[in-house]
Amino acid sequence: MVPKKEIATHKLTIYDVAREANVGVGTVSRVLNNHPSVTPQTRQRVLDVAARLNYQPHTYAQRLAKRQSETISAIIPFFTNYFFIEILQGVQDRISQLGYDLVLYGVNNLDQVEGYVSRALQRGRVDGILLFSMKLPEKVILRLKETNVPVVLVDTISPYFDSISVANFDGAYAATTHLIELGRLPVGMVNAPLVSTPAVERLQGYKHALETHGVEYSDDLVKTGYSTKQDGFNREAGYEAMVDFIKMGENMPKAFFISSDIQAMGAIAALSENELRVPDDIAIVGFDDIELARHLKLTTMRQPMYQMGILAVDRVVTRMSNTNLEILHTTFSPTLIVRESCGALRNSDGTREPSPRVTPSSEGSLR
Amino acid sequence: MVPKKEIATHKLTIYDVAREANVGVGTVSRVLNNHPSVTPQTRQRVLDVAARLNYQPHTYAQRLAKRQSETISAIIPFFTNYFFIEILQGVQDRISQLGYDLVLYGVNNLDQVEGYVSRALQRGRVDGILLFSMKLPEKVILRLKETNVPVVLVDTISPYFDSISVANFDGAYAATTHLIELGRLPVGMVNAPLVSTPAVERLQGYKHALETHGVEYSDDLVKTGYSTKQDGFNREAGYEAMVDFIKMGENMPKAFFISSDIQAMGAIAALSENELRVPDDIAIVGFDDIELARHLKLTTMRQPMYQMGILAVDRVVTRMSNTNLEILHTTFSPTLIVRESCGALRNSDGTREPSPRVTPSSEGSLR
DNA sequence: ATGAAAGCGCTAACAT
DNA sequence: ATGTTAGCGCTTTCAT
Repeated sequence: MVPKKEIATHKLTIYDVAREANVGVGTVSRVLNNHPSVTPQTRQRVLDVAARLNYQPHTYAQRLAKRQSETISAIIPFFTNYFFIEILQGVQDRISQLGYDLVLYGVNNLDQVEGYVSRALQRGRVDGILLFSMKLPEKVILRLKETNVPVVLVDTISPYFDSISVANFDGAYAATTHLIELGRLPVGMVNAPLVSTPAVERLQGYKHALETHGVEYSDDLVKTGYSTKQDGFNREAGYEAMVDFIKMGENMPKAFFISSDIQAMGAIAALSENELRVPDDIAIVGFDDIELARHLKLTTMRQPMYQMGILAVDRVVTRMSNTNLEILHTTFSPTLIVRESCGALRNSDGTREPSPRVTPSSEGSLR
Repeated sequence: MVPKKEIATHKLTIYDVAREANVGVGTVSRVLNNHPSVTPQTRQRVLDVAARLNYQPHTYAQRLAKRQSETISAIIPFFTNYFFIEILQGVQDRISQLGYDLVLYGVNNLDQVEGYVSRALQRGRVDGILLFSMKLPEKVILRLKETNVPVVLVDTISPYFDSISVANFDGAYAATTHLIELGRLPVGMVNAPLVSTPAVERLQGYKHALETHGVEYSDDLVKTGYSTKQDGFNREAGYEAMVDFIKMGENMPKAFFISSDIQAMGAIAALSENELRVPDDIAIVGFDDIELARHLKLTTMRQPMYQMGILAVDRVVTRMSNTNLEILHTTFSPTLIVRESCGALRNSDGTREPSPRVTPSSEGSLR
């Protein structure tokens, strides 16, 4: 019998494969699902037939019968925030590696969250949910909780769910300390409004650094912009805050810890419009290490975004198989990446002034 | 009978609703699918019961029975390219509006494309595929073609599929013309290697502009970087190309059309490292209008990315219901956005030098 | 180890 | 207009 290669016609089911291989559908299913109790011979025969017929299981029939969706959905703020996009890469890569599907819900407006959560929660639709950095309405939390679908939070924290985040306090502390040790006093801070946890924690870390090093704190050392989108972590807000600082004239701080790279970008723009040079006149350390930071030669606290994405997926997958795990909060320590904006580098060939506590930069090591 | 609110327990099917409402499952299904032939009274009764029981249809059972997936997948280059991210926003928004699911496949490496295509092509998995800007191996094209799943290409073109793209030739022509009319001669071009269609077309547009305006062309007016990731549309490549130009010394062009904003960013960095000021010494016009362009005050050719995303979705959806449509190529005309890098603006308050053919900038009008 | 049969939860064709 | 029933294509007992 000449094994003729069939064209992948429309409806080719497990029954066709079974008939062609002279076995029952059960066996075919077992083979396809790597069930142990199939003899190597039949297994091979079935596999051959399946290949010859170019058989493909129907995704949704499988999902229905198995009662699991093999998909994870990510609900992520989408107002072009590079920070999330980089995490998303890790998420996507890992999800694919594991053979799951990623269904993406992009939130442009907080009102959308509830709708997306409802959708994700629809019977059987997803096996797990990744929720990025959003303060959830109580109502939503309740729904999430009662449905029992695994949820992991990224870049936020809540007592009810697993979370992956970064040690904001430590990061702010390290950044500020770096500036202090460089002798760039006084060091101010550009922060986001205290509506988000990261903003609060970073402020505390900043203050603690001042305290520890015997530097006096004063309220006009910290400013926030007015633009509130993205919780104030946006370029305009950074610009606005720096403009305010510049109005202080002589009394303006000589260095700044800025709570996100994107705000730092705005701040630097404000500085340069006022003929203030970075790092000559003003030293700056940012937070996040988005790709842009490299372009701007910005010294910053790196959040391992890609890794965070990977981990978030791993965690949600773990929770899928083990219900009733303890709630786990994973925290990454940000790393100080020294580039030019802080003035620690003597010159562009990379020579660095001696400076304790500085973790060496390691460009591009993540990917 | 007291209508007691049930907790959404695990398995609540259409049968439960039917029983509780004293109708058959068919009727329930009809109600849920807005089938006309149901009396308003029964409809209401069913709806009430469904609501009280907090019934949710099982996604995959529906998809299996209906034989359609209500999902669209997007296969998109994922090496942090802001251009695609902005299109993706349009895609995501529209897909959600239409009640579909977006499953995202991010390609970091061209080798992954085939795997993702196979996955998307799996029986029943998706109703349509959006393919972003990738030169597809012949083999992949064939598979896509024979399965008959609607495909639309974004930012590339192929005779076999619908596509959404931008008039590269026209854009390059307009950008170059703008520079010529500003009198910034000679005007050079930073291009990407001619492996991608956009690079080829933009070069042609550039040359045509020179020709039309009686400016002589010469090969050393156009350079390309060495970094090849993202087909050469990356920051490093822009930097490298500009470094090469700078080596020309006095003979270096006084203005550049640069084939993407991200390259322009690198080019500007190279310039500033060499004490060359933009736009005072060198005028620049980019291409794309990614969010960054605004930050850089870059004059550029805007591609309506968000709109392109919307349109791509609409097209693929249209094709789902109407098989055998003619293949359609939709082309957007890019718009010149005048900011500061071309030197056309006299001062920062927005006063503009008279300059024909300039479409007025309209920041942020898209969203 | 394998086949037969009973679901999985829904839709749609067919009666009435 | 509505109830009944036969699929949709697969997995998973339950026999053997």
